[in-house]
Amino acid sequence: MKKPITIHDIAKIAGVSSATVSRVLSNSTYPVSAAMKEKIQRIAKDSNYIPNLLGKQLKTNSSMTIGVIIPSISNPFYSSVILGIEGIARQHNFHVIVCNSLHDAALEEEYLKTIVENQVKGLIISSISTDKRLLKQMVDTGMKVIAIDQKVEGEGIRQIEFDYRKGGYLATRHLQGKGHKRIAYVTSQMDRPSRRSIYRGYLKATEEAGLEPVMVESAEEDVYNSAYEFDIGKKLTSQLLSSNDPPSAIFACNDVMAFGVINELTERGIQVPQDISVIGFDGIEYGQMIQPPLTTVKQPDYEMGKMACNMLMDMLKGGDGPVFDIMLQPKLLERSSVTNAKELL
Amino acid sequence: MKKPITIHDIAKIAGVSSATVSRVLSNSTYPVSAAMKEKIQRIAKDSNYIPNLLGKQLKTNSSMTIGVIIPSISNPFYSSVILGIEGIARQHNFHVIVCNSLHDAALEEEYLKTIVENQVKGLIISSISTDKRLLKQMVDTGMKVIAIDQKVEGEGIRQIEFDYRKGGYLATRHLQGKGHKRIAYVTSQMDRPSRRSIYRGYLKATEEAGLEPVMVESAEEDVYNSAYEFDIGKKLTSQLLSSNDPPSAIFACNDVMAFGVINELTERGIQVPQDISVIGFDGIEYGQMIQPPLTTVKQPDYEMGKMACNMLMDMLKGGDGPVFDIMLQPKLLERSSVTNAKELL
DNA sequence: TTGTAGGCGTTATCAC
DNA sequence: GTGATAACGCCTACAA
Repeated sequence: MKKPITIHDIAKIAGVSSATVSRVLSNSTYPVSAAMKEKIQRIAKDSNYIPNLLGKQLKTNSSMTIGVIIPSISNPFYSSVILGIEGIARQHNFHVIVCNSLHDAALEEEYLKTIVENQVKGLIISSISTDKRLLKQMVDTGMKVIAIDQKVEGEGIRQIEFDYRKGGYLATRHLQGKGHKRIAYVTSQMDRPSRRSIYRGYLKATEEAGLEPVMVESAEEDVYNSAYEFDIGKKLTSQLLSSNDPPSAIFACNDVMAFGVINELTERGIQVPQDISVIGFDGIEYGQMIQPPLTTVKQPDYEMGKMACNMLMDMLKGGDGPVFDIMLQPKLLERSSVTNAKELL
Repeated sequence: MKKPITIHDIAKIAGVSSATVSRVLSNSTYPVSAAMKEKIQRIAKDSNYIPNLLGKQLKTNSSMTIGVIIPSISNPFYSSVILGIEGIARQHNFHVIVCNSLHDAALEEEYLKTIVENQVKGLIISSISTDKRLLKQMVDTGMKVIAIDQKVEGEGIRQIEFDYRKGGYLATRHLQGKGHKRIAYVTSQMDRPSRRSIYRGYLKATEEAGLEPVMVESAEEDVYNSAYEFDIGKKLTSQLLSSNDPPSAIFACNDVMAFGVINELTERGIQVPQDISVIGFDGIEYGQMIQPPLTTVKQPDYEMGKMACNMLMDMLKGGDGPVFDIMLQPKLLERSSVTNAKELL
């Protein structure tokens, strides 16, 4: 448990000043004689020298860390996003602090503070809080921020959004294209913009087709746990079925909820898609593993993470390239949980 | 983008020395007059003071960060572990750097180095590398290490293991208890101790019952992607079915692979569990969402994360309590993918 | 109760 | 090419 070796120790061994050692070991462009350079590098290697990044960061007021705040890593959508972020970060020798806000605004704020205290200069966030003051204050003091998934209005905050509204529209149109007239939309609490957008897309398609919207929303607080979403899907489905005019197709606001819908239907002996069609939203990998494989709207999660991190790296490097936001487009993943409406069969 | 305010700035405003400010703002036990204390706190608040943890850490050679290295966050087992870790860490005002080794030993080593460079003093790791030299060297220089899931032999490294062997034994015995005689074990590459242990448990139960083991192992390299594991499950199943003596029950080395097994069987018109029973391993939440709900062996993932982090916090605080390793016990989660063998029906 | 001064490990600015 | 030296923001003997 001996004290770790520093550039001063190496300087002493090499018989030079620590300045020279620093110049060699930090790959500075400063001129150092080839012989000296080699000697120092050898000593560093032999003595298992490990630089203390704290010293460097304190001095240079920079950091090779970025922060990521997302609702929960247990959601496969976000874990894909993170994998995308981490891959790009690593290429730039950055590492990532992941924070799960667990859908708790207070926790999100706590994490924001931690990130600032640790001198992190870049942040990618899917914010669930409605109070963006702290975030904006951070931007004012130099923090580079990319908002993904959930839009954050504000000067200096770049957006990588997903076109939820169009996704909702697309899914509904797909169902309509299969002849469905009575299409229900089941959703967890619409407390976040993304969910409201999907609903707006659904409404638009429904209105355009001159159909009547059927929406059931969970009254329960969101806890971001997949088993929980699954249960909501089941509950909302049984609620839907107890009406005297049940739908021929159900559109769920995310894939896990769609799993719940399918599960409930199957347990009641209602066949999917022969009796009722089901469409999800997100495009997580598990969708292809269930029976029937889930038709859904795919969000490019992994790519979103990569884009966000690339954009952040540019900002951190002070790139003066063009400034732009990104609106990712939805894609329909047609599998087997949707079929033609009975009238057409 | 003005320079952030420091304790010196506050000292100047308050008309005291920075030492006094430090004593107040770091909640030191050092005596400071109540009036002064309050004044300093007010100034700090009014000026939105945010401490620079780098300075503190550099001075005290401590850090409020722990590192976590796991194969991949896209595996729900590990994302649960991380959620458990993060919860405890937060209680102690620690934060977490998550690193996905993606089943790549070189990457794991790279992350280990980064962690040391950043003066992180505590690490929780599910190591996939066979070369533990760097890890041990880190322990020698003071790093506190908890190995979870995958055992790491070595002085000073605490273990929180899962009894994979017993889990494998339990699953096999459960199948036997339902009258199954020809039980196949399908597994991805047995390159990690955990998988070999499950297999040993399977073998033990098989031998004890005087039955013949049937094992198919994937020849393909592991890529830690759930879609991939799913495909392996499908492939190995079709391989199994092409033999002239197919099994009446299939035991998969993890739940996602079991999904693949069930999917392949279902696609071929073989009913689960009526024709062939299937049992998984891990107990991820998605297991209850498929049809039929998957019978499996549950690993206490979230709890494992909590225990690991609690243990690490104790070590970091220099606790001199008893030193111990933990062996978590498996639990059978009986759902609907296993039924009695045909002979018994 | 408060202040002074030195140092944590590194880099940057001057000199030489 | 190389070396002193002064920061970076904070904590902590020690002194007052």
